[in-house]
Amino acid sequence: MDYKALAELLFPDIIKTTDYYESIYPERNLPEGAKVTRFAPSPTGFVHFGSLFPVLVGERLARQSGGVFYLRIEDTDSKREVKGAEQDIINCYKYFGITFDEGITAGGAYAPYRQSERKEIYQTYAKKMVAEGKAYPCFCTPEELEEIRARQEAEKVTPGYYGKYVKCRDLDLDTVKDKLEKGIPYTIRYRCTGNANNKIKFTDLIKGTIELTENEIDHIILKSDGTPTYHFAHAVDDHLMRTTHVIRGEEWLPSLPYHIQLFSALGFKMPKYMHIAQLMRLEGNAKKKLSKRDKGASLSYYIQEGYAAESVLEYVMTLLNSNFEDWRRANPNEDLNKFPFSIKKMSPSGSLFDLVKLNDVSKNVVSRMSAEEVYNKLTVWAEKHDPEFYTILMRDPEYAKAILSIGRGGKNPRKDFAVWSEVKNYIGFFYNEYFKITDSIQGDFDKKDIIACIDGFLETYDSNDDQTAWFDKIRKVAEDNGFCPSVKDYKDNPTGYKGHVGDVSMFLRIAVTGKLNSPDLYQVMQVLGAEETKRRLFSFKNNI
RNA sequence: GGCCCGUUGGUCAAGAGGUUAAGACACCGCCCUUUCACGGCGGAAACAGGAGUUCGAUUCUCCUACGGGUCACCA
Repeated sequence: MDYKALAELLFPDIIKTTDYYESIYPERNLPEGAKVTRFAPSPTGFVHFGSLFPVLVGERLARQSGGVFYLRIEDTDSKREVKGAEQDIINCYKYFGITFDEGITAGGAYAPYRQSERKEIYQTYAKKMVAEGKAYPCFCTPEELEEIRARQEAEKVTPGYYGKYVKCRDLDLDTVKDKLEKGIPYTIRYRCTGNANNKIKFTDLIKGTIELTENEIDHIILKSDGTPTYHFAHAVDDHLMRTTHVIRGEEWLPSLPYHIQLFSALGFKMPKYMHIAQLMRLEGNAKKKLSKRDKGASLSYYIQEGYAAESVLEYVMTLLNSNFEDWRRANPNEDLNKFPFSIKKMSPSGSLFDLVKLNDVSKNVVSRMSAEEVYNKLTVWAEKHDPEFYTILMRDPEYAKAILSIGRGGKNPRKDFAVWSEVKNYIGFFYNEYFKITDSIQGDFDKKDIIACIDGFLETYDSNDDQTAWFDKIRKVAEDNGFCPSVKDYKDNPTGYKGHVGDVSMFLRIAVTGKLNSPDLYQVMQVLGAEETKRRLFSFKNNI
C-alpha cells in the first residue's frame, strides 16, 4: 500500500509540512522548571463552577513557576457552540481575577488559540499520519456503525471500531479514489496497534501510578467535516503550544491510553498530567456530580449573588490544597497568591460542595476587608443587581462607609454578611427608604413605661457622649423608671423590677433600627446622627 | 455489563505500621455581653466490611460492598 499516495489523495490542498509548524511554534524559552498550563473550555454557554478548580490549579502552577497560563477555545463542535459564550468565559474568570498570559484576546506566539482556526494544522498532522500508515480514511455510515455496535452488544464484547469489526482499515487506493469521487463522506481514523489485553502503567501527578488497559480502538481523529476530535486536537495543540502540564477533569482518565498512543504515533513528547476529581453535591444519601441544572453550578450564580471573588477563590483553595486553611490562620492578611500551592497537597478523591462552608469562608474574607473596600465592591455589585440600592449608596459615600465601618477592624470584627445581596438587610435601616419597624417589643411592658423610658433617654441624650457616658445615662433612665440598671441584679430579683436595662435598650433599638437585633446601638446612633436618632425616637413613641 | 478511579466524624480533611486518630465548617452546652454578631471554653461525632502479612494494621496485599467516572463523527 502506498500510504504517501493515499495521503496526497486525501489531502491534496495541504502543502505545508509538520516541520513547518514545528519551526514556527518552537520550544518555549523559559527558565528551568517553568510550567506551561492552559485552560481549554468549549464555548457551550455555561461556565461551570467546577471549572474553577483546574483553572486555579493551572494558573497557580504556571505563575508560581514563572511559566505561562493560556486560554484555548475548543470549538471544534459547531453543533454545540453558543454565540457569546467565549466572552462569557472571559468575563466570568475576569471577575475572579483570573487572567491569561496568552489566548484568544491576549494573543501570543502560539496563535491561533481557537481550534476552529487551526484546521489546517490538524490536517497537516493527520496527513502525516496517513502518509506513515498510522491513519486511514473510513467511509462507514452512521448506520453501519450502529450495526456494528448492535452486533457487539449481542456478542457482549466491548463496543468500538476495532479488530474484526473494522471495515475500512485496508481499503486499496482505487477503492478510496472511487469513493472520494462519488463524494462519500469519510472520517480519518487512527490505525491502532494496541491490544486490550495489555496493561500500561501511567503516573498521574495527583492520582499517582495507575494501571490502565491499552486502547485497541481505531478512534476518529478527523471528523467528516475535517475538524479534529478532542483527542487529536489535544495531542496536536498541547504539543505545539508546548504545554508542560495538562490539568483536566478525571473524566478524561479513561481516554488517556489512547492519548498516549497518539502522542507516540505523532512523535510528540508527553506532557505531565493532572486529573482532578469531580465536584459533587449531596442528593439524599448519594453523591452526585454537580450538574448544569443545580443551583450554584454556574459560576455566574456567584457573581449574581454577590460573592466577592476572593471568597470563592479562598473556598476553592481550601478544597484544592489541604494545608491552605492552616496557612491562612498563620497569615490572616496575606494575599491569596502568596500561598505556596502544592500538587502534593491535592486530594485524589472528589469533594462535596458545601455552601455553608463557602459562606463561612466568605464572612471571614469580607470581615478582613476595609470599609472602603467593602463599599467599592458592594457598589460595583449593586450597580448591576440592585440599581435602587446602588443609587442610595452613591448618594453619600462617606455615610455609607461610616455604616460599613461599624464593628469592622480590630481583633474580632463582626462577620455579618457573606454576600453583597445580604447587605441591604443588615444596613437598610440607616436609610429612610428602607427603614421600617419590623420587629415588635418582646415581653410584657406597659406602654406608659416604654414611652417614659424613651422620653427619659431623649431628655439626656447627647451625641458628644462617649459610649460609657451614653450607656450610664441609659442605666439612669432605667433606674428612674423602675427598671433594674444591672441585668445580673435583675436576675437575682426579677420580681422587684419592671424589667432591666437590656429591656430599655431594646425599646431604643427597635425605635431606632426597627429591629430586635442590630450592630452596636451606640455606634448606630453616632452614624445616624443626633437629629435622625431623635426623630425616630419621637416618631416611635408617638405611634406606639 | 467491561474498564478505571475513589472510600478517616454530617461535610472538608491531617496523619503514621504502635498516636489520647489533628484541625476547620455545621451541631450542642457554658462563658463574655444592653440585642445580634464576634470571641473564649467544653461536648458529641470517624478510619466501609471481610480475609491475609505482621508481635501489632485504620496505614501494606487481596476480596466484597458502596460511591463516582467512562465506553460518540461531545468535549
